[in-house]
Amino acid sequence: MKDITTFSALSEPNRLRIIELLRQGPLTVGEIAERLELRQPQASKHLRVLLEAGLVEVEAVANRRHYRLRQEPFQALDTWLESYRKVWSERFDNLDHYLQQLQRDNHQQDDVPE
Amino acid sequence: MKDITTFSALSEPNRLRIIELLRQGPLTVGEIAERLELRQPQASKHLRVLLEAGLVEVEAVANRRHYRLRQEPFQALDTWLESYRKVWSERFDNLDHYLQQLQRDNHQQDDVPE
DNA sequence: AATAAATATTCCTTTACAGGAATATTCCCT
DNA sequence: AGGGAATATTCCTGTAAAGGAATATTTATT
Repeated sequence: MKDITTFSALSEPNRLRIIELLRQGPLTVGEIAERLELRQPQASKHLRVLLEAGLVEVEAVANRRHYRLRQEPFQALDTWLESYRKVWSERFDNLDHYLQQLQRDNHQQDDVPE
Repeated sequence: MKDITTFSALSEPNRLRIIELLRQGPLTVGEIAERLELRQPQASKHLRVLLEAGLVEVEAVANRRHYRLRQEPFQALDTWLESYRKVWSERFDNLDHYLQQLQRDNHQQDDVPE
């Protein structure tokens, strides 16, 4: 099995869309494919990657498979971010802060994760 | 300019290492290359990607270039995670919760983002 | 001005991976 | 048992991207 990280799984646009869709609740492969306008095989393939990354889990119900988000990787991400929050708060009253602020103002590449 | 997302930038192992290294403070290209045992060109290339992703910023000091973390993308990630925290809390007292718990126990792929 | 140090860029090769189309698999239904 | 629906898998192809080696660029130094 390959080495799929949370980041690499979420780096694919359609997979990110799947994750955001599943935020509203569990869905079937067909439903996911339909709502995101993906072909069924691609939906299955992306879900496989998300599954191996541990981002989702499956529940087999007869013919269908219900995919839902798993909580753990998001918590892990949150924990990881924690260490960065500390960084900023520690540096806040640093001497560099003023310079950092100036520097930051010349940078207008404000992109969101999605 | 291409479409580099926070996730795609962090999906590359060495880039993630760079980010975690910079958590301790600004560093020079040479210092980064040395500490992570990367060749200088690769370090430069990765830093370019991180720069375009808006994850880092540069300060030119004579011959050297000091790279440091930018705060914004991490805040954005945090905001994004916020919506997922809500999901879990909303579903906590749901009827599905018990089943979800059972299901989750059969899943032991606990991997952290890094 | 010439040289050296630090960094960026280019070119090349290899590999990973996404999408398309077709096919296999699994499970229900009658 | 046979057919059909839902899903997974395979094969193929094109493309993006990472690493290596070499080279260009910028700035300091003497």
